Amino acid sequence: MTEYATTRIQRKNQALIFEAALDVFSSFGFRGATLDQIASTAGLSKPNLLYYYPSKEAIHSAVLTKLLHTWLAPLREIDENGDPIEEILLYVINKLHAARDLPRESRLFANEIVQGAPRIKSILETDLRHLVEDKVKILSKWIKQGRLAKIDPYHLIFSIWSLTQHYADFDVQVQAVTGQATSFDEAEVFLNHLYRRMLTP
Amino acid sequence: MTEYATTRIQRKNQALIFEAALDVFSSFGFRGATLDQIASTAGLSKPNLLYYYPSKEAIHSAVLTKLLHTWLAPLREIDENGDPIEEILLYVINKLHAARDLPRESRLFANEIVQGAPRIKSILETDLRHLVEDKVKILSKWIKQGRLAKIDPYHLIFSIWSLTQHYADFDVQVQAVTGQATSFDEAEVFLNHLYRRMLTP
DNA sequence: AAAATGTTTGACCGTTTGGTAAAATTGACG
DNA sequence: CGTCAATTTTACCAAACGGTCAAACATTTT
Repeated sequence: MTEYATTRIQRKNQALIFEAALDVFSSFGFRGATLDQIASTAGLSKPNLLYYYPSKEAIHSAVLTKLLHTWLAPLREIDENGDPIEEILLYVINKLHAARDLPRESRLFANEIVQGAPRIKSILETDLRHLVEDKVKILSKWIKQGRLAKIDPYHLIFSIWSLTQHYADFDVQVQAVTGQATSFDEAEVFLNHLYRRMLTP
Repeated sequence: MTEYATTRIQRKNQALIFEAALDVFSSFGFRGATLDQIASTAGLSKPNLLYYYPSKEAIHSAVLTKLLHTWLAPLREIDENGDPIEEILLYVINKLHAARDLPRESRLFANEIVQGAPRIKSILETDLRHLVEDKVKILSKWIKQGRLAKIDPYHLIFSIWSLTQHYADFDVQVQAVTGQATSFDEAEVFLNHLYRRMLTP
């Protein structure tokens, strides 16, 4: 494996490993996942896995950092020049669809954060914090302009994370209680009602 | 250790083990926790731990089942004869205070559920489901009577779990983003606004 | 105080786990 | 085809893990 070139085989296997690692880490958390599990999910042998990544930590870290960007994309899209309530609702719906379509990603972060985020705390304190600060400024401006109800913008963002990711992270519980597959359509109607009511000045 | 009697020493050590197990399991999840960790947190040796409980599974199960009752208590208190919005808000605030005062319990369940609830799924599908069904009936009645906005009662309950437990389960993230210790007072103001707005018919 | 019961410990065991070394195999390319 | 680099496998290791056992120690009971 030379320093810069990536061969056809490397690309194929790195993609296999990435998928497998996402599967296993999101299901069992870092400590609950084993290299053997990831290897067999990827259809590789364990030493072959470690030919591509130096350690379990390295695989986890690679998956986590690569997905963080995707995961935060919807928040970035909140547009200062749009209509406040519609912008926020678009974000809510985007996040809800992400919970529906990317539940592994959601659970990957949930597992990490619920255990104190030992491996991404520093990113949360810098990148995520700055991004949120940016958006909080926009929200605060909208509130000051009287275009949004007077609420705490930080808690508004937390509420969106919490309400949407709940449907991915605690899906088993939702299904156990309702006795049915989670209805994201119902959830969408509910969240639409909730945020329109809450945010209207 | 005879079948029925519990000695002074047994009571003391079982309490120590319970506290230690709650600490360790809630921090690291089932697989992330080790018997050595629990033993040393409890100030006992590992074989001594296993003198009181036959296995790691048994300790985890004991803690989980003992706390489930406590954890669901606030939901039971929703009273058919009270004022709808005040009853729901009381539940919200009780749950928020539980997240503040019992974060270990919250994270214990979060860890379990995010990984598919392998050890309590059956309880969720029976006990929890029945309890929720009961309360959903009350909520539905209130809605039919026009005393509550027309919302999906299941999703209302999910939203309360999600919004309150978020402050315990994802506390590191909240602190990383705000740069401060989590303010449960701010959260209370926020949730109060949210639910009054949303629930008013 | 002796006997019986309850509690604790140190030494140990088999398995699983993350990771390594070196040989064997495969693929790229002139 | 032959050569060199890239890839894969086999066999292995040390540490960590859940758990056992019998002996030692403490406590209660008679």
